[in-house]
Formats: sequence, C-alpha cells, structure tokens
Amino acid sequence: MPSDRPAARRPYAARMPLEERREELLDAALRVLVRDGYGRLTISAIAAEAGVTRPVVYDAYGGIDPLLHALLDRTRQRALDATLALIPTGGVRIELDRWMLEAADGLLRAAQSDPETWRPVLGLIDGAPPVVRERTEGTLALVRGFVADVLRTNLDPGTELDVEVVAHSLVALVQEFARLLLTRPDEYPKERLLAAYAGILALRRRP
Amino acid sequence: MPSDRPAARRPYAARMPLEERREELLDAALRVLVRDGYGRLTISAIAAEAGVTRPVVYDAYGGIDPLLHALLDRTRQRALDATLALIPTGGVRIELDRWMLEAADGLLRAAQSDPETWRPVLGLIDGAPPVVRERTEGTLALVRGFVADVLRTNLDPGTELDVEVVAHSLVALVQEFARLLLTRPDEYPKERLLAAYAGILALRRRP
DNA sequence: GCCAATTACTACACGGGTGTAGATTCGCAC
DNA sequence: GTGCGAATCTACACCCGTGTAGTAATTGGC
Repeated sequence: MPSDRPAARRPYAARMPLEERREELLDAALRVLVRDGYGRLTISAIAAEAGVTRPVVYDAYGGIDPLLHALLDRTRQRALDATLALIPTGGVRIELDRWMLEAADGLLRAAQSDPETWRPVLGLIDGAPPVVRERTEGTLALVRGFVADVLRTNLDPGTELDVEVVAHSLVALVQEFARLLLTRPDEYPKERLLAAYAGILALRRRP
Repeated sequence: MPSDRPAARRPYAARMPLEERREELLDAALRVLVRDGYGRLTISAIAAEAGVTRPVVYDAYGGIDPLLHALLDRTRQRALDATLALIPTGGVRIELDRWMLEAADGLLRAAQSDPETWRPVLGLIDGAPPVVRERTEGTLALVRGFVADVLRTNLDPGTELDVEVVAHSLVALVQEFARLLLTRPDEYPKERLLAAYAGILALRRRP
C-alpha cells in the first residue's frame, strides 16, 4: 500500500445558518429522546442523529442543559396550545358533561395525531431528570387552573365540591387515558376510552 | 516531617456475612435513590452511603443491574403487601362506595407511613430507567385486576360499565392522591383528599 | 473567478463511573 | 494465642461523554 491514508476526512454536512441548525438539532434531539429516553440524550447522540459533529451542537446551544431547555419549551408550547384550545375561558358558560367529553376527545385526538410531542409531555419517556418534572408540573398546574375555573363557572350552585382536587382528578384521568391510547392502542382505542369515560360521567345522573 | 505517610489506609468497615451485607446495601441504595434519583444511583454512591468500598458492592451483587433488580423486588413486595391487604378477594361481597373510601384511606395511610417505599412505587423518583417502568407496570396490572374483580362482584347487575377501564381510572386516581399527599402534604392533607374523593363518589347518588 | 466570513471538523485533555486482580486485615474456631 | 478463611481494601486499566482550541472547507458577495 503506497499511501497509509491520513484518517479520511469526514465529508462536511450541509451548512446552515444558526437558527435553522438549532431547529434541526431540536428535531434530532426529539427523535433521540422518544426513541432512547433521557438517559441516552447526549450531545454525542444528538450530533450523530443530526449528521454533524459535536462542536456544531456546542456552537448552537452551548451544552446539553440549554438544548434540553429549548426542546422542553418547544414541546410544552405545542402541547399547551392544543390543550388550551379545548378549554373555554373567560367565564363562558357551557354544559359540563358535554364539555368534559368533548375535551377528552380533543385531547386524545391531539395525542394520537402527534405522539412525538405528547409522549414526553405525558411522562412516557424514561429517565426524565428533575428539570423535566418541574417544567411539566408547572404546565399542568396552569391547565388545572383553567379546568378549575370552568368547573367553578358551570357547576350547579348547590354542589359542594373541592374544585381544585376535582380538577386535579379530571386532568389525571384524561392523562391516564392518553397514556393508554399511546402505549396500548389495540387494547384501548379512543372509542373504548371515551365510551368508558361517558359511562363514568353518566353515573352522576342515573342513581 | 520524617515520614511522608503512605496514603493512610482506610479503616475497615465492620465485617458482615454476605446476606446481611446485601440487606444493608439495599438500605443504602434506597436512601441514595430517594434522595438523589436514579441518575445518581451508582455503585460508587451506594458504596459511599454504606461506608464501604466499591468491591464490596461488586462482591455482593455483581453490578448495578442485579442490585437494582433486588431493590425493586423488595420495594415492590412491601407496597404490594400493603395494597392487597386492602382488597377483598375471592368474590367476597362488600359495599362498593364504602370500600372505595376505606381502600383509598388505607393506601394513603400506607404511603404516609412509609414514604421511602412509596415514593419510588408512585413514580416520584426522577430518572427511572425502562426496567423500573416495566416492573411497576406489571405490578399495577396485577392490582388493577383485583380491583376489576371487586367491581365485577359488587356492581349492581344493571350497570353497564367498562370494568377494566374503570379499574384503571380508580387506581390512577388513588395513585394521584397519594402523589399529592407525599409531595404537597400541607396543601393536600389526607383529610382533604378523602373528603374530595367522597364528594366525587357521592355524586353518583345525589343527582 | 476569488476572497473572506462563516460554518464545520479534528484532536486533545479531563472527569467520573465501571470492573477486576491482588494485597491486607479481621475475627471466629480451635 | 494463633491460624486461616472470609471479608475488605488498594490500585490499576478502561470506556464514554464533556468541553475547547485550533484547523480546514464551504459559500455568498464582489
């Protein structure tokens, strides 16, 4: 062999302005996250997934923490937008039973149509570090607040209920349904879950 | 200084037969786990917490995986024992509403009295790897099965309900209450949670 | 076509956890 | 009290991810 080739230089990845690169890195990071969990969400893995070398990631985000922060922000915003679209605000009066069903339906649809966003949000990704729990909890608190408002506005005046705990319960319940839908869709398709939910709600009227 | 002391040998930890050492290591591991999460549950950290050197841990368990497995087994068994004690088996007939309240009360008591066992079981420890989710899910499936049996045995014959989904919901609800109790006891003391729960159940009778 | 700024890559040092081989000490049995 | 086996410790090599300084290629503007 005449030339012991000097470690074959890696072909350059397509160049990209910083902002665009940042978005692409977030996309790559989300793929890694959903596929492998937080435990394997490393700078190395993200760079490999995006087809670039690690310094590119450092130039774009400075480290895993800012990157994760940005990823959580983007994901949170998407999920929150979809969720708040289902909740009437500003003291609008609605029919509670009907709304609870429609909102559940809407949320299950959202989760089903964009699982990459919702799996992390629903806590279905393994290895979540504390920062994830904190941020998720903050978002959930917001949603629970809106749900509680809806309840206060629309519950029969006579009803004595701990609205905050009930809001907690409703949100937890719908979340659990969404988890079932995403993890065992064959066993628990949307129709089954909604029918069961309707059955539970109906107990309130048929003594 | 006459003697440049040769790195001061570490004092020996008290010797212990293997089985006893294993238990002590599990205790240490549980403390580390609850305090720092799965992300910091390393052989090094466990050895330090137990006051021994790493080879002791390797001799006792062979690595982090067998140790974690043993720890999960022990924790799971404790939680499962406490839980199954609350669920009537073998087709015994009971009064459903009363039982649901008593069982919730019992579980909240259990969680409150032994948080080190229940925090991991309730998913309150950060950074759980896939194996934890799998094992927890298996245990939950068992519990849900028993709850579903109770429902089948004691629901009014006329009631048309998706018993499996309802069991899922009940278990998820009580779990959520337990999480609230352990993470925000001042805001959500046991009495408040149980009162709210009773209120929700009561809706079934007061139309 | 060429140049310069921008973007990407190579190469290094570091830190922390893993796993193991071999030396050392403890403490029970006799 | 003294062995001797069991239990513990020391010391090493290894891997993998981090973070950065310096080098090289690309590409848009002229």
